[in-house]
Amino acid sequence: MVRAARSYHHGDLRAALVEAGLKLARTGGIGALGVRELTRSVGVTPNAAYRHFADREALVLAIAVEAQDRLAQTMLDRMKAIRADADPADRALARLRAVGEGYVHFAMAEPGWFELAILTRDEPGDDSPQPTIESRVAPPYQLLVDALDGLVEAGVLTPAQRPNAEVACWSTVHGFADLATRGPLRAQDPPILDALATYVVDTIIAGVAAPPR
Amino acid sequence: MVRAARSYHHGDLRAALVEAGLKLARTGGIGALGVRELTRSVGVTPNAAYRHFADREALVLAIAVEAQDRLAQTMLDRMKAIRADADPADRALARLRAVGEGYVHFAMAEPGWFELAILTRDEPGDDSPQPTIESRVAPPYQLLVDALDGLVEAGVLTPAQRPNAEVACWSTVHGFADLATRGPLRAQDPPILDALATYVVDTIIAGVAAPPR
DNA sequence: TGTACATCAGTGAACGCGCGTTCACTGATGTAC
DNA sequence: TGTACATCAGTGAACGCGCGTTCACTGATGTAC
Repeated sequence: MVRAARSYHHGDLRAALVEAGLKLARTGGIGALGVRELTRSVGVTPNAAYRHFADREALVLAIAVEAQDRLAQTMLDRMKAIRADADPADRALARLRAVGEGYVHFAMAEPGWFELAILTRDEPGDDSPQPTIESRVAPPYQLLVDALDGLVEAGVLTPAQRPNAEVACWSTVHGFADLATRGPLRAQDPPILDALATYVVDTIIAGVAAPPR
Repeated sequence: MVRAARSYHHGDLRAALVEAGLKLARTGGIGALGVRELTRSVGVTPNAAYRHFADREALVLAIAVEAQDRLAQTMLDRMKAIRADADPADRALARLRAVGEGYVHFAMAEPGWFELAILTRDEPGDDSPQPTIESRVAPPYQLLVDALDGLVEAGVLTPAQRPNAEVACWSTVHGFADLATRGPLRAQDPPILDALATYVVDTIIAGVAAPPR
């Protein structure tokens, strides 16, 4: 890699651009991911990027996939703290909480990456109902689905309560994340936001598990 | 106004710009509100706008205030359909539902205006905790607060359940609105979205009213 | 093992674009006497 | 009622900017014989 760094050829420009993109997006969000800014930060001519990506959108998307994986990893990390000897219902609930709080805390800790992670492609002809970037199922979404399925298995949720539960949960954490990072709550102190995050996640879980009216 | 339309002086350019802004934003969102595009659509030179607004931000903000009022009006319209002879608890619940469903339906029916209505000023030195545009309390937010207070009055919520309830409700409807308009749900059919909207609003209300754990 | 050559990954310069904003100006309006 | 003049609300032209993208190119790499 030492050789690559010096040589006329970069070595792995594609990976370097993605890496630089994560660094830039961390501070400046998607807006910081210009072709020129990106290539500049890698020390390469703007058009060199077009060797590896069709256009700016493709480049941003590649970086977004990375950010999305980090969001999922944050959720998984939170799950590791769950005690294996707790009873199944509590563990299933803890996993769902890990997903929700992971989402919200990732957004607050890394708003730039979060903006990327929730990027949705804006094609006019997009008819896929799945939450996708480049037509993959988003790992964070998959974790949410799994956690909810786990709640049914553990008997916390009846099968009748299961349908659409992901939409309710996702809406709540997503909305809170947006309010807390870009919206009116963004000026609040972190400790207050943490407390609100916990409350909000608990509240939607209570709603999903509430007896049907 | 006929005279004004013909004359060198416009008549009321400020109002005309705001009106044109609503029209443009309805289709194109905030992105459609360029100084040039706006003045072009009114038939005036770009710099004429600077007679009435300090800069582009001030112009966009003036239009955003209008959009925000329309959102509040949508909520109020929904409240009008509530039967006055229902029992107080049901009426209070119906008012909260009107706020939540009004928010979500406004977003889906007028995504461009919605984008404006939820605009938050990005000043570095902003330390106001209130949801504001130009430091006014947003009317839609006020309606939410009032509806929740009404639930306590009607005995549906205990005073202990009241604090932070607006954050939970707001997060949920806001998140759903974002998923449904700009996010992965945006490709879904309207009837499905309507059903989901109802479910989601009912779920967060159930969560807020759930017995403490 | 050495050389010729095709392929690949970069360079350098330029393109057209539309943006927000500023300048010095001029035509229209309305008010004081 | 008529006129002089200050004020106001527009015009026209231009500014600098940074963007994504394309062009023809050249230096480096690696493979076939």
